[in-house]
Amino acid sequence: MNKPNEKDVVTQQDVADYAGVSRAVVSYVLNNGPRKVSAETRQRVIAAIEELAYRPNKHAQRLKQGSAAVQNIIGIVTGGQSYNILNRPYYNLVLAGLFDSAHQLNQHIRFFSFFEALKDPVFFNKNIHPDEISSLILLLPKIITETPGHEEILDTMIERIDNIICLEDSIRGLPAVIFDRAAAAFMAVEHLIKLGHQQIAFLAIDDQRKQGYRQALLENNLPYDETLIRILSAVEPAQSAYQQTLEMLETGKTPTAIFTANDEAGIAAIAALHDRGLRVPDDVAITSIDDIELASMIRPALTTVNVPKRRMGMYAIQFLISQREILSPHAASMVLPIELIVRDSCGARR
Amino acid sequence: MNKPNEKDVVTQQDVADYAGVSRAVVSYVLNNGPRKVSAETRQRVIAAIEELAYRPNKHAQRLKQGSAAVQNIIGIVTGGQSYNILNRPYYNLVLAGLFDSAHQLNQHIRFFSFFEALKDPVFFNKNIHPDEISSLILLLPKIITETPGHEEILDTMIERIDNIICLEDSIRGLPAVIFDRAAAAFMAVEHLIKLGHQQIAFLAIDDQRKQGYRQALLENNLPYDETLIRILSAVEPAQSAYQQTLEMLETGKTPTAIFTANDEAGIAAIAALHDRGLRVPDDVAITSIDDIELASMIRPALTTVNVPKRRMGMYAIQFLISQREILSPHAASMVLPIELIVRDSCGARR
DNA sequence: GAATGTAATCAACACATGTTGACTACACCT
DNA sequence: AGGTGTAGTCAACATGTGTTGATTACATTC
Repeated sequence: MNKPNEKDVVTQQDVADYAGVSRAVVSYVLNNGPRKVSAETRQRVIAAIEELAYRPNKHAQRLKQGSAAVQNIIGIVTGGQSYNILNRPYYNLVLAGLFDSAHQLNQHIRFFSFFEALKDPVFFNKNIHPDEISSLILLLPKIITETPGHEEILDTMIERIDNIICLEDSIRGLPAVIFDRAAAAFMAVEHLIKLGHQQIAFLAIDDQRKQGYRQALLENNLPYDETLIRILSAVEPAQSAYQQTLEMLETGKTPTAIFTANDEAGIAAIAALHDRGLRVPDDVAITSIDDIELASMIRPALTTVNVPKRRMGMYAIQFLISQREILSPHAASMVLPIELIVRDSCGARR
Repeated sequence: MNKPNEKDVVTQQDVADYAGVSRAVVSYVLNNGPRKVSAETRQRVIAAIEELAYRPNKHAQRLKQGSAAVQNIIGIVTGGQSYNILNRPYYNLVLAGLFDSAHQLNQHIRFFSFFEALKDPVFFNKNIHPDEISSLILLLPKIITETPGHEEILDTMIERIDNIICLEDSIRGLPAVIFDRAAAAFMAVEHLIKLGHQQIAFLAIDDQRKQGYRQALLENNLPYDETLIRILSAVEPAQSAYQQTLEMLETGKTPTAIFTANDEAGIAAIAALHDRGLRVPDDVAITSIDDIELASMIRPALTTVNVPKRRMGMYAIQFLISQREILSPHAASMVLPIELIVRDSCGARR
């Protein structure tokens, strides 16, 4: 019945000694064990646990438990440093959704950089593994996933982790939580067309939005003019949109409207137009996609297609959890609804 | 020398059997063990490891290793759901810095919601613990840390985790990575004063910026007028800044300049002024703090005090790592340099 | 009163690993 | 040839836990 003074770690044995019982009994009490314990003894054991501030050794438990695999750690693979997209306002809200949903479902999130995994195979093999993470969210733009030399690492990830989902384009047919980029682009462009615009430039990032842009034009009997399209940097959309807009204006061929791939580009385009003395929407109309928080706060307020960013993050987590037990290799992707938000930059309110 | 067919988990024993040696030798090879192994035997063991795809059991290793404590998981405590600040553009970049630096130093990040810890003591006791995390970053605004009823949980955190740092205001004298908010406010306000403004309103969030605002006025022999100050919501600075600006204008007492606590509020204030027919900077000048990415993209471009957001995140991680071995309970805080960025919203360029 | 059953407890095993005392075989030196 | 040292290997122990076969004590039944 002696309290061992200043032992660094308290074990079940210590508790057993203190309570004057065998170690097994302590284990029974802790786990509502396979054997019964008399109420009196149980009380004594609990008191001893309290008194000694006993805390089960996590590793010993899991060792005994069998399987070293963890059950509640979700890995997120993003571009990392050289290609960091986490600081984009868009992913911003996606992340907030991921965090909140993970908290709620008692899941933990761990971040991985795709490029670091690529550079350091030892790290990759040790960490992107069922022993370390139970699920994986791939937050990788196509420009990364489709680069030659990047395929093998992706294959390995997919082979190793069963519970996996994409938050950008679907990779290798994996399920994804996405919105229809082509449809979003279609909505934004068609809106401009309905307002009478015929010369609609496009600051593009990806092919899908390009598809939507093209389809909207063709369905409305407008020509698809490649010279009106300019490609943006995905890493710095604002800076490159600003530059591209200036260059476009310098050609002298000023469009009556510009559709930009995201709000950051839209805001930058407005700035460029403003700096050249052109008014939005009077001289040039603007629409875009995303509906980031500041879209409604700039002047003119941005007409844009709202994407449920936060919900995308939340669904991604929920999707993973729900799919953990079920073995359906071809689970369907989840396409979230989008909505055109008409504000001032398109000129519809005039 | 038989390859056991279809065993679920491969152990050192399996490798030893396969290679025709004892298990100890396998352990020696894996850890460059305390005993030497002949080159030939080593080769055979390595081949067996490869062949059987052996992977050490993490939990057994750590159990043997002693101490259940982890060494490379950094917990970040934020407000969470009802008080989520992770989706603010400011914290956005701080986070990016945290991630990048953590990756580089082979550390992992785990997020905790302060309110969830508050609600669920069982979860709190199990997870905010040296067995689960090695370090802690407190990303909690004063409004949370100073709320009655929140003290105990903070005390427990601080008591349990040795390696701890604040990324907002310092709590209980803990080291913090911060910038001088008062100094930043002072710079922004003094700039307006030097441009001749005498009626400078203030959309405020915290006391420190208020201090800087007050000091700038007093040092320049201007009256400190409480009626020019309005308090913003820290959760939705843009929306509340927009509202407060409109209300301010409705009183008829229009200031010649407004200093806003952060860029989001600044952008919203410009919007409100614009919507009431006032021009920035001609009718009302604006300065603020943060220098978020879009600050330079709106028109007029925002004059603001740049805060090294990304570096704050990076330093926080580096600070933790460097302090891990050293037992200095009163480590100094780290105050990062700030810089006034003059653009168009203040009118200095006219 | 003897046999049977049951509740409560304990000693011992198993989990996969890292380390140490002991043992063997062989090279080297005198 | 005999003694000494060492490289290489193995059996055995230890880590802290969950579980099971065995044991004890006691109540119940015939």
